[in-house]
Amino acid sequence: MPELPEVETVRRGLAPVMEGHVIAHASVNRPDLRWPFPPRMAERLTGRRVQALRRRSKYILADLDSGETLLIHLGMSGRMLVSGDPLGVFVHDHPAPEKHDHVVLEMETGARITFNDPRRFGAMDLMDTATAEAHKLLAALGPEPLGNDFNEPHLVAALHGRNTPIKAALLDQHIVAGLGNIYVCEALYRARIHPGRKAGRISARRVAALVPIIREVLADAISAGGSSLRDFRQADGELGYFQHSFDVYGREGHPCRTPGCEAKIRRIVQSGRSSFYCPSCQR
DNA sequence: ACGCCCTCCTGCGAGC
DNA sequence: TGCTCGCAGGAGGGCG
Repeated sequence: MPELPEVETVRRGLAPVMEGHVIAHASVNRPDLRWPFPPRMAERLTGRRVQALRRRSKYILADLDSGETLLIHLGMSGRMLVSGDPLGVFVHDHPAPEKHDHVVLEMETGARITFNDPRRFGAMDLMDTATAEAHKLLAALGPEPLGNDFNEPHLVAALHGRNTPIKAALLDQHIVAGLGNIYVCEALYRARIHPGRKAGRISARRVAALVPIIREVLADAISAGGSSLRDFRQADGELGYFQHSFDVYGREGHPCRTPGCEAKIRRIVQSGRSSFYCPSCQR
């Protein structure tokens, strides 16, 4: 579920309780999520110090002092709950275990990190840190949308000749890594591009304009996530989702927010996913 | 290589 | 109140 901004928000929420700290005990409550967990995962995590918490696309990567890296993917419904942290970042008591609490990390500090994922589309894996980029799930990913490798020439070249709708092209993680259904809808609205338009038939000028728009949409969402992190500290410590107001996503039938536009937001289904757009602003 | 479709799984809200 | 239905933010895999 969570797209890049939510995953980055989760990473930032986990960093103070994980980075530099030792996992005193790991509990793994089932053999798999989307895929089987790696062999002896609990043993390979227990006693390890987390040296750094990174993000690649929608994946969180925890580098351990054993030379291994823990990959965490939240899938559609994965959440992290941080509780009992004596550092005072999160001040919540440990909650009672809930259904779908699949992996629990008890930190030496007393903090507890619980991975809860009802739909089990999430994943965890362990790999050698030195060759992490070669991991099956990471190797083919396109550039980070907030990084320097995501630029106008790259996007123009990646979309050139593509017969697929721009909506599907931007969801393709080989082209740009980290966008999901919500932020593609939002970016196309800001760029005034109809989601059904063929990717290869958009002028280079309009494609180039998409690059800074995608960056802005994500950056705005990350700052909104940052404010919601502060709310988590006062609320319940749950990481993974945050309240954010969207211009088109989930607003079918509501008025377009473009000043002077009288149209209502529409929903269509493209390759099985909902697309929201303004029929007047987006062409 | 590309484009399209299906699939995994549970939960929730709308509508009857 | 209780059902059934449709839908959900991801992404790998198989097909033509």
